[in-house]
Order: sequence, then structure tokens, then C-alpha cells
Amino acid sequence: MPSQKKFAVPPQRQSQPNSKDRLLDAALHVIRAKGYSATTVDDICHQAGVTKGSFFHHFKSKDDLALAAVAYWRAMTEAFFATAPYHQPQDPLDRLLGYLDFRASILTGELADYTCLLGTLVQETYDTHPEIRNACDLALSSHIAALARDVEAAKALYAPDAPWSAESVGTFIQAVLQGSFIFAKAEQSPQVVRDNLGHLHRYLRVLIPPVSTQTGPTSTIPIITAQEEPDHDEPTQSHYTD
Amino acid sequence: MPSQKKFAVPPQRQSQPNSKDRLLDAALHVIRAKGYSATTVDDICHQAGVTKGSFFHHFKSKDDLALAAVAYWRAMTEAFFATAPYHQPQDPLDRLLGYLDFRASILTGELADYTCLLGTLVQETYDTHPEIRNACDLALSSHIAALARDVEAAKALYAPDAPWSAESVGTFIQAVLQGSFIFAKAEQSPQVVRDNLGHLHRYLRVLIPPVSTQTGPTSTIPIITAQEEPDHDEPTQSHYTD
DNA sequence: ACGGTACCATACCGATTAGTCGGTTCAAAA
DNA sequence: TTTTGAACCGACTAATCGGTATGGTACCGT
Repeated sequence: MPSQKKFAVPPQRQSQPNSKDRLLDAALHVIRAKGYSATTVDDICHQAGVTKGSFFHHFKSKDDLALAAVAYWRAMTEAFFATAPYHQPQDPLDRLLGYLDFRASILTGELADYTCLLGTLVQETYDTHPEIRNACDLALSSHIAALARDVEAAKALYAPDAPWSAESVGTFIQAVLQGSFIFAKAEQSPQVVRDNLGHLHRYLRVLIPPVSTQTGPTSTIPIITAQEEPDHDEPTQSHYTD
Repeated sequence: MPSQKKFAVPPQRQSQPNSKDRLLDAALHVIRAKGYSATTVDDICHQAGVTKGSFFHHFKSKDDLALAAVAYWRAMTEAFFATAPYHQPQDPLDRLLGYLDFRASILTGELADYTCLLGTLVQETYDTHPEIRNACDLALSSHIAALARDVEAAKALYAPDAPWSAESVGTFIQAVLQGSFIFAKAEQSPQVVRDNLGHLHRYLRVLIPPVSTQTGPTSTIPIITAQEEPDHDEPTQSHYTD
């Protein structure tokens, strides 16, 4: 067992970013593109521009890398969402709807760039790799819990007696996203994600009705436009007015 | 030469069901449990109780089997849903809500028994196996189209001027199911599927409001009960009354 | 200077895997 | 009866993959 040396920052050797981080970054991309089982160690090494020796120096097995990748993903996404601009509004409902818009706004680039590592991983490993499954479960729950805090605040403000729980709504939102990613992969287009975020938007406006008398949410959430695929058949039903 | 096989196959040359169907049945189960890449041809052969020679007699490759499995799945599920009892009500909204209840009612057995082959397959193959991806896309669209017919009928009856399309709502419903399956795998429990079907139920009741004056839907859809996991934390908020 | 350690590279190995191939069985056509 | 060919079997192969063995290099504290 290697000793747990406690030195502050390893004096950046020579490589641009840390070799370990390059392997993790490569893993995030390749696994999301090809799936976990189909991803070989050599794939990741090649993508990261390092050799197998380096890989097995940093990770004791492929499964160990998967666990590290989940932890890395979790740290990255938590920081990413924590600093996102949708937290600014005072009104929790605005923050919540802002989250949906934010999720729509990041649907750029390739499919493997905006889909979720955890959803991909857990579907392949839930029955064969309990540790990976559990790590994904924890990371997903953590994101839901963060989201549910805004749901809870909005509920307390606008619908304190509603029969649903904030956590249940947070889980529902995440399930819609995960399911939408599957359809985005099938259709090779993120448009379905935007469409489904629109349905979610409308549903949340029903669950948390802008209070009849006074202070509704202070800003109108911009409409999620549905363009990009000019050959779509649905007539302009892009706005989720209620 | 090894000893001659005297163990002549008993007169029933064709074992119970066709060998090809046994391979397909085995494929449905194993792929849903382990994922496509992690599923080996030997896995499927062992599960089906046949040999590799038989496998490659019926399918020219593993990918060929996947295509056949999608077609088989599509035929099975179309027949399964076409004969399901939720089609009986005259009111299309009742049929639609009955679909949700039916989806909840079949969440029994192991995870690999009620999750969707297409969602599992497409997530692993969308970038590497275009033919499989396309077959999954077509099968998913077909199921959505069938569901959207009831949505369309309910819309025409109760919300003819609503700004959403029936196909969009059908896609949303399927995305919720697919995403819920991912969470069911992460949590090792189908309860999240039931919970999310409850949210869908409530959303549809809003999208298609029971007409104010007269003839609303003729039957009250029974509540989807949330039990089975006694150690769950959420207080009894199980019913989606509206 | 020296030994230790983190880091990285390359050759290699055992196990596994998709796919092959020669052969057997048997029902039905000829 | 003979022939045919679909169904089936299982040992074999070539290639791939996860993981190891070994060695080298830069840099540290002493």
C-alpha cells in the first residue's frame, strides 16, 4: 500500500495539465460516447495522449478509474452548477425555472459533451458493478438534493400545502433530463431535450402557481425556443404559456 | 477424434420453442441486465441453452442479433400493449391515464424484466452502431405514435386549442419512463417509476382538463400506491389528488 | 552524492471474445 | 430409398483487452 503522503501541491511536472486529470477528462468523453464496457483502457490512454504505464500508475484498474471518474464528474458538475447564473434571483421559483433554462442553454456541441456520465454508467453497471452503481446513485442524489432546496423554498413560499415533496419533484426533473438524453441519442438531436424542458416548465408553473394576490416571481423566464431543425412538423407551439 | 456423441438429442428435435426464439428471449434479458457490450455471445447461448454453432447459424454476427432483438422486442411490445386492458374505456383521457396505471402495474419482478431494451441499447450504441441506433429510434417512435393517438383524441375532445402537440406529449411521457428506469437502476427499486408516473398523471390532468360543464372522463383512475419499501422517508404523499 | 519516490514508457502475458469450420442429425422432398 | 438441406453441435482460431513486469528518468530530502 502506498503511503498517504501529504504534500501540498505536487510541483507541476512538465505536462500541461496533470496526466491524471487528462486521463479523467478523456474517460468522461469516451465513456459517454461509447459506453463503459465498450471503452478500452487504450481508448482512454490514446484520447489522453498518455501510455498504459501512466494509466495503471494512477488507477489500479479500469473499475477504479470509473469510480474516480464519477467522483471527478461530481466535483466538476457541483462546481459548475453552483456558480451558474441561475442562482441570482431572489425568488426561488425564478431560480428553479432558471435552472431549466440553464439546462437548455448548455445543449451545445456533440451529444457526448452534454449528456450525463452517471446515467450512461449506471445503466450498464447497475447489475454487475455495485460500487459504480452506488457511486452514481450518490452523485445523482446529491444533485437532486441541491435542486430540491430551491423547490422546497418555492413550495414554502407559494404552495406550502401541496401534496408533493420537493425531493420528489427534483427527482422528476432529473428523470425527465435523463430520459430526454436517451431520446436525444436516438434522434441525434438535442431538440427533444428542449421540448421536454418546456413541458417541465409548464408543469412546475402548475405545481407552484404564481400567487394570486401579490408577489409572483419577479422575472419572466424567457421562452425556450425550438428551432435548429427546420424540418420539424409541429406548428409553432414553442411557448409554454399558461 | 473425440469420442462419438451417442447422446442423441431426444426425438424432440425442436426443443420447446424454436431455438432462435430462445436466443432472442435470452438476448432480451441478458442485454437488459448487463448492457450490450458486456453481453457475450456465450452469455446468450448459455442463457438460451444452445450452443454457439446454433447462434451463428441463426445470426451472422452479434450486431445482427441486436437488430433481430430490436425487431423481436418491437413485435412483442406492440402486441403486448395492443391487447392491454387500458384500451377499453370510451373516453380517450381514460385510456391515456389508464396507460400510466398500466405502466405502473407491470413493474414487477427484477429490474431487467420491466426496463426497456431500446433505452439500454441506444445509449450504448448511438455513436458506434448506426443501424442499431436507427432501429431503436424507429421502435421508440412507433410506440410514441400509438400513444399519441389517444393523446390526440383526448386533446380534440377536451383541449382542442392547447398549444402543445400530441406527439410532443407522447414523447414526454416516454422520456419520463426512460429516465425513471435509469433511476430505478441506480436505486435498485421501481418506486421512483411509480412516483414519476404520479407526476405525469397530474400533469396530464392539467394539460387535458376534465371539461368544466359535463362529461368529464367517466372513471376515476385509481391511485398509484407507493409502498413496497417500508424504509422510505417521505411522509405519505402518495396520492396525486387534484 | 545518494537513495527514494513519483511518474511514465514498452514489451509482454493470460484470459476472453467474436467468429469459423468440419461434422452430425433428421425430416421431408424426390 | 436416396438425397437434400436446414438445424445444430463444439472444438478451434485470430485478435483484443485488462493487467503486469521491468526499466528509465526527473526530482526530492538528507
